[in-house]
Amino acid sequence: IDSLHELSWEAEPALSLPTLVVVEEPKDRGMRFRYECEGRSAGSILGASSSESSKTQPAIEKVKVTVSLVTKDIPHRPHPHCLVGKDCPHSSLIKLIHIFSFANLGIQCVRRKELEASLQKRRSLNIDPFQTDLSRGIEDIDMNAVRLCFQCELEWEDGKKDCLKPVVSKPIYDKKATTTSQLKITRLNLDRGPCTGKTEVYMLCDKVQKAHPGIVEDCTQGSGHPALSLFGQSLG
DNA sequence: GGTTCCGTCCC
DNA sequence: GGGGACGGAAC
Repeated sequence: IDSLHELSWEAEPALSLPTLVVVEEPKDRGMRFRYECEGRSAGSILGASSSESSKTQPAIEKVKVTVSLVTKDIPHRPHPHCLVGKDCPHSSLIKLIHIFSFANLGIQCVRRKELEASLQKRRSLNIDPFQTDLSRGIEDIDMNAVRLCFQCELEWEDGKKDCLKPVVSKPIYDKKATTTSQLKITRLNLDRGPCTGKTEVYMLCDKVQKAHPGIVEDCTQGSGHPALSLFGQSLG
């Protein structure tokens, strides 16, 4: 991830431990989750405010950080999909002391048949940031959305260790899935018309979600009522 | 039996 | 590395 996740060293009064703060969220859309069978890297998740000219990196100091995927909804359970990248031998990434960046991470989705096995593997790595029940079913896990979860272990001068509370990013959605992808206008015959109405506007869209009627509100009339009703058509 | 989704292939 | 195509599975 080319996003900046930084440690805040302001101590919590009771614990006198630093807290983890996500200062740059991952870009939530625009990346397609990739299957392992595609035999390629899964790309690099950009930071939400990343631009062509400036790419940010996570900044971490004197800590051991584990990054893994968890479910979008609370409680954040381990997600069967895997984090992949150069530094990711497993479905999660463990960074040791003095490593600063989390570049080139992608999300590799797991086949339906292999979901259980994937979670079993995560269990064997002992990664369950929020101590949820790993044996629970996978029926209610959204396969088109994940969050990054950052865990941090501090090692003090005297060798003692402390675990910080894990933090999660905002959700990251699969670009390929119709349910989570952004509505895309593929054709539009007009982009304006008189406020007296009666102008027919045709709009063809890709990635139309079933759950949404595809209504665009015309704010110029101030009523808040939909002024245009558009029929979406999936071109797929 | 039609439609949507999944997993894979390939440009 | 982004994204379309497509066959078969699932709904």
